[in-house]
Amino acid sequence: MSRTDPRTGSGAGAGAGADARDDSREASRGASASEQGPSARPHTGRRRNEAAQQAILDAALRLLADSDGTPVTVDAIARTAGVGKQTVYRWWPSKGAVLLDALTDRADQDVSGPDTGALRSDLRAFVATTFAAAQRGTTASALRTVVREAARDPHLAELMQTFTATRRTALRDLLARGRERGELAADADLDLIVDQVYGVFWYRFLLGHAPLDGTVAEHLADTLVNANRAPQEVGRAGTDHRPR
Amino acid sequence: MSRTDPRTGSGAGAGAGADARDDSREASRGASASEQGPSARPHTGRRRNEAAQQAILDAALRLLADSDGTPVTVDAIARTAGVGKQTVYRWWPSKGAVLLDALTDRADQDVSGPDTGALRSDLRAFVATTFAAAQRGTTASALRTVVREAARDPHLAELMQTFTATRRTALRDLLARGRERGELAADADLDLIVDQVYGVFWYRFLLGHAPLDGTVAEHLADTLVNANRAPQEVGRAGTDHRPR
DNA sequence: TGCTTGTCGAGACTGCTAGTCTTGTCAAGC
DNA sequence: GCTTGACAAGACTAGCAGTCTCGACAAGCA
Repeated sequence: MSRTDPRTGSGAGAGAGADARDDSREASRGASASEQGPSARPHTGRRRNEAAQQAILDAALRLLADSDGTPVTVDAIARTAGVGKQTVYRWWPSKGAVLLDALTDRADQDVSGPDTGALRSDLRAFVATTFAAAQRGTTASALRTVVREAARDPHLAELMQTFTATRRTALRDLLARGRERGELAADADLDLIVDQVYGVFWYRFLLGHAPLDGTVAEHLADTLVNANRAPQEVGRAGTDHRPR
Repeated sequence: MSRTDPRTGSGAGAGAGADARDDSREASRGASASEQGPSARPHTGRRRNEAAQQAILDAALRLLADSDGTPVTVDAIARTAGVGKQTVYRWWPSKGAVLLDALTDRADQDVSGPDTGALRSDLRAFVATTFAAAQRGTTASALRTVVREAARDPHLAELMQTFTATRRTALRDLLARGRERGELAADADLDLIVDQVYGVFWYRFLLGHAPLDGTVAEHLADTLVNANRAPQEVGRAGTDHRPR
């Protein structure tokens, strides 16, 4: 998450999209109050309003979902949330951070892939799930807007790096399990396979020139398995699922 | 190109990146002067300064090359070109159009792939050339800036659609030739192969998390050929170039 | 109870940029 | 010489991110 840590002014961590709702922020605040050096004072003054934070996230998500491309302004977020603009910037360092938080807050936290014990079905399911997520209208338009914002907001671009890296790792782990079972060649380039999946995904998602449906997902997964399977697997009965 | 057609105010055509230097704009202007209805008047007044147009493109390209991400402003382009801002908008409908023109003006006009008669080497060369183009510093930073601008300029986004479509078609033709020669399965999904190439390219180019060098190009090309080759090709001596 | 501290909503303000409009000048045809 | 339209220069408008200010308010502390 990228919410601003009270009293320190720094982000709470780099795990955007991975530790979304654990609110470790609260824990770290408590710790800092009791364990910091002698210069630390106990907290005084009015407390931050958690409801305001949630209202901002809700407003951002609603605007993201409704926007479909049109940029979402901080003014609009604040107005929709019934909150001052400064309050937004008290919790998050930039608009992009709010948007990404709003997106990942509601997204599936568990980005780890399925583990059925068979690479082909695992990969098919993973790719299909990824593609399907982008078909949901609200997610799609939110994702599109965040990417658009990331193009000119270096801070958000950095958060997106983490966002994508988390997902790449999940897919890579899935592939590594398959390789360990001998379903992929020992020298298969897992990173390239991962990037073929996400490359096709983003390329089609952002350009919109070709479908991203279940058929394509299945076809892509099968092609990748066929191209990288271990030599002893080649020609084995039932392993050559060349798609129609 | 997207330069504004004098006297009509509309773009000269949709073939961005394909018909860059043919200046069909001049031809169409001559035609309109002689063939339009009775309401048309012959041109009077000062002529447009072609040198200014070229100076704008040169300035835009120079700024794009130097920018590496930082947005290029219209003011800067006009100032660098020693030209009024209005002159920029007299030739092009938006900033993005100028940038894309500047990029494609100098780019290789011939986007058609090699044709050596063998799919594997054709594809290797095509992918390697594509990847290499993005390694050249000036092209890379220009491309990055244009993509960044396209993210928020709908007009430029449309031009980018044409830009990418032209390149997809070139690669697809290359693959289709290979399929006709029987090097790819008759039911291979050429569009998916194309998108795997450009997907990996853009994904790695924009995120920058993994290399885009000759080794990757070769590996990717070989993987794609292996995954989609015709059944009779499978196992044929010398056809299984599984990369290291 | 009153003081201090820090958050709150509201909104003014700064700085940046795309795109338009204005002005006075200049070149080309009639 | 007159008309027309391109030209450089730059003022202007509109939109938005992010900062700053203000008076109100809530919480801890003495």
